[in-house]
Amino acid sequence: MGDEPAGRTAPAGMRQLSPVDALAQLSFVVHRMLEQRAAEHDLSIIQTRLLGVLRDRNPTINELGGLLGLDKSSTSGLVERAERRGLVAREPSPTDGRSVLVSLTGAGRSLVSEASSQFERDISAFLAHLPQRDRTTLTALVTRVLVAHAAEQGIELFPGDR
Amino acid sequence: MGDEPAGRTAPAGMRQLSPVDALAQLSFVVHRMLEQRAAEHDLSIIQTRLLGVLRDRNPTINELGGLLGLDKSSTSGLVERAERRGLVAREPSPTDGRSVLVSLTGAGRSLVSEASSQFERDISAFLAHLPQRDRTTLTALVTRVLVAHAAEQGIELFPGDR
DNA sequence: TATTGTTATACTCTATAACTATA
DNA sequence: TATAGTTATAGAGTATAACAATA
Repeated sequence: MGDEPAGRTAPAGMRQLSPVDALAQLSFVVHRMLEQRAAEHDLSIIQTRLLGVLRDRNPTINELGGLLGLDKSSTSGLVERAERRGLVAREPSPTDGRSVLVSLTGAGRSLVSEASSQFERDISAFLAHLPQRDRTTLTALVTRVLVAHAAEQGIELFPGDR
Repeated sequence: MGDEPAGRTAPAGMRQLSPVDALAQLSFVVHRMLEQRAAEHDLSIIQTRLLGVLRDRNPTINELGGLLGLDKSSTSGLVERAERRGLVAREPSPTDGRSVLVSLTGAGRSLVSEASSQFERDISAFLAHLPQRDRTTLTALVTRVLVAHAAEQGIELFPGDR
């Protein structure tokens, strides 16, 4: 994971990261931004993802586990801790007596909205280091590689497409 | 965090992610690759980072905590669990009777080498979705934004520069 | 006195297994 | 019987605070 000679698009004298290092570093930087913003609201990454997922859904514990990639027991505990903080609510499913529906409370919705808008500002500020033209190019290239990767994995990158 | 109209660099008909979504998604994908490769070797992300940091250093517990962003007590426990698995070794510092030097064992070095070369192959395969020319452009743009961000934070992106 | 590291304690997060209630 | 959810248990990972040993 070392350095490499300067490439076409870099200003004279600037060193280049290897493609692997560039993506790995970028991933860490973005992940750390999210982590720090979440921490300011006393949220972990997984709690933030929980609230995020609930913004446009009222899933059962089981569905939530699927969305977050967690076992049902882990999901149960996660929801329990969020409920104790007043961020989410549980209610029995009207159609299946075994199921529980999870939803955001007003407090949970406020918290996730604030955290995510701050995170968006962080990313915008980070990208503001590039001129508009390069930013557009970067976004387009990243979109292309993500679309190709999602297609390979059989995942819908743009929900709502048929 | 929605979609946006297609941009300059996208093929006709392809939808665009917003810049924020593009970076966030990219970060998740890369992070998940690292997590899964690490898990195949029964390593967590933090254990993997520990081994990675030790590849070219024999730091004290304190220095290690600084490098990993952990409290000394957390670092002590992390090293203890890695030592129990035979991946790292502790030895008293010859120059300071209070300090402990941490180093990779042969087993630890093998493990981190294998995991990181697999991770590098994952990233390469991921980037292979783009033609060489675009890959170079992407890497250069990411390097530029990381360099600018690191400079702003007062961090050395290229260790060894003076 | 200050610093280094460990330990005690507490909490989050995770999984497996056993259990209850419902289908 | 099968499924949904909770609970008991175990372990990693984290921090704060108290401690021992060394500087």
